[in-house]
Amino acid sequence: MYRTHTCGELNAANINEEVTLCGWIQKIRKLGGMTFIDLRDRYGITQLAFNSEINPDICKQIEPFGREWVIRATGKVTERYSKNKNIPTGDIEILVTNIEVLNPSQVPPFTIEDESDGGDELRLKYRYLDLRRNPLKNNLLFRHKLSIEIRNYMNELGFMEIETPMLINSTPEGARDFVVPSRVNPGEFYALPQSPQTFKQLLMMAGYDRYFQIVKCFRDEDLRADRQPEFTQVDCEMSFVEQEDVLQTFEGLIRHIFKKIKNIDLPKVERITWADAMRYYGSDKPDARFGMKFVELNDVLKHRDFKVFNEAELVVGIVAKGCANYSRKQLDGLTDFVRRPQIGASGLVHITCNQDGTFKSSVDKFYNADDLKAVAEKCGAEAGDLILIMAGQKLKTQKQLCELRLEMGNRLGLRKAGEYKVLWVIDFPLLEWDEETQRYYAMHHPFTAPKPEHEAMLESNPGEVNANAYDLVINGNEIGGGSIRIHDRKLQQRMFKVLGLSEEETERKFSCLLNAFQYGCPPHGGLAFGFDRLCAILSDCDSIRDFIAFPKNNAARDTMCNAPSIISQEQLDELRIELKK
RNA sequence: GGUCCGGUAGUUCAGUUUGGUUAGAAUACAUGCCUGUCACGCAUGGGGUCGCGAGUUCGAGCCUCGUCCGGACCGCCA
Repeated sequence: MYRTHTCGELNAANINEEVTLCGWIQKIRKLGGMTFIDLRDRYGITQLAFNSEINPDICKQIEPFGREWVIRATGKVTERYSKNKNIPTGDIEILVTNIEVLNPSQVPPFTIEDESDGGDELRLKYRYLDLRRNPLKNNLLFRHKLSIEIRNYMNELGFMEIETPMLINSTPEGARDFVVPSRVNPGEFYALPQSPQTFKQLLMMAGYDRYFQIVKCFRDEDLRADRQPEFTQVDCEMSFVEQEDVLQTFEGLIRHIFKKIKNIDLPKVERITWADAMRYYGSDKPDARFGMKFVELNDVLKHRDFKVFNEAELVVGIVAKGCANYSRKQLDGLTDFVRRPQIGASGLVHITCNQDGTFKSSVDKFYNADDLKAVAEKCGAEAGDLILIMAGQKLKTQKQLCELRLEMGNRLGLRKAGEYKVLWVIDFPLLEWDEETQRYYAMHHPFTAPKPEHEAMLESNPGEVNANAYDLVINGNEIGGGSIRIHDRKLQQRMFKVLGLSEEETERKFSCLLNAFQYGCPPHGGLAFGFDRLCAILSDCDSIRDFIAFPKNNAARDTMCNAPSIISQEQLDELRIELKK
């Protein structure tokens, strides 16, 4: 046998056994006559012991050994003189009688330890070394377990995992497509899927009424800590369902995951309409771990001479509990925070609710004590609280106050790690007006069905049409989203028309789906979860990179493999591609 | 496309405010000592194009401009 055990499994029960272990040298400790080597593999660390009196030849042999050498060691399991309570194998060590170098190693560019000394850039370049470290190993193990639990649950409910193609037709309605040139069809291109959307709908038409797939998706957009150009979705679709069926099914999946992975019994997932989410949190993905809900103040603050409020579409505030003692400097700091270009507010009004029942505000010039009292009452603010108010154009102000709310949540320690608040955000608008291109875009995607009662005003009042679309939000992160789909050819054609697509365009991009609608399409709907994000959020991490074995950097590069890269003239010629000078 | 932050030893950083002798620390690495370590200890040593280019200056790691690279964010992400 090449090896008899792994480095994580031996304990006092194995004492006196003759074993052979393989692994990487984590650490060598030389103490004169005694030498200890920590031998590491995926499963743990086992200490190898060498005694120069008992076995001088082997001590001589291991003298040149260094970190990360791969070795095979044979010896007897013995009880340690001094035990290490910190590791499972800490009661024993191997008194080595034979050792073999399987491969030496250069000194690695950073330390392979739980707390590495290497920076992000370097560790990405040597990802295969970084992956040897426990934190990343545990992340990948976590990801593996999560995928197994998802597959188990979906399988139990009769969902079939079916693979869909990676080389498909380009339909850049949403994100930009990654394109792949076709050699066999010169001048033509495939696209990599942004999601298997049309294919899963076609599977519904084919009669596979419960489908899922853990699948790579591709979007050629700029990266973030929680966005990679290639990422993984848990993609699902069901036939003969309405919204409630989908919500129930996948609420079940989420509860199963929390129970199995985190041992948390999740309470019933609360639902909030998109309109309320915007109204109370200024966001369609609210972090509901804490309150601090928005209070609209138009009616109590627009009756005096203060132009900023009077001209604003929305005057809205939040209450920061117990923050009345904020210093001038802290308040200025908050004003600076909302004035940063990323947020872009022009200012921030505060009202301090003093302990003695009086009020102090940054707009005392315009409002008397009764006015401020009315505001405090409306907000439910008490003595000792601080009211923060912003005003301006509705959507913009909501977004800005949302940022401030999250910031205050951070400062007050209200966004606790290990605490999870899961929400369904429902009743999304079907369409979203874009000023720049002067047209409507589908808020979810163009296959989303309008609510039946709103269908009639699709053309007459498109902005007011709501959809049977829903997002799953955990702690302010959009983890999943889906909808009931259009399954009627005429309605789909109307939808494309509202989106401003010409008949020619519709035909070129979506003829396959439209044709299929004519051959017996069942009502259907589904959703997709961001698998990488789910891994990160369940581990209280911000970055999905730590859960992807080989991620891209900020500039969408793989610095380890040096991708993307230029290709040879021969390759270009074969593809009939000429590069612009 | 934009905003902000960073780039100094193998690595992580300090030094830049106020330009001035031989650019420091920790860690890693090497050598020696050490028989119970497990963050081993002690001693010694090697290791630098201060990202790159130009400018200002008697003099630039430090100031100015440009450029490249990395990170966070805005736009973007149906």
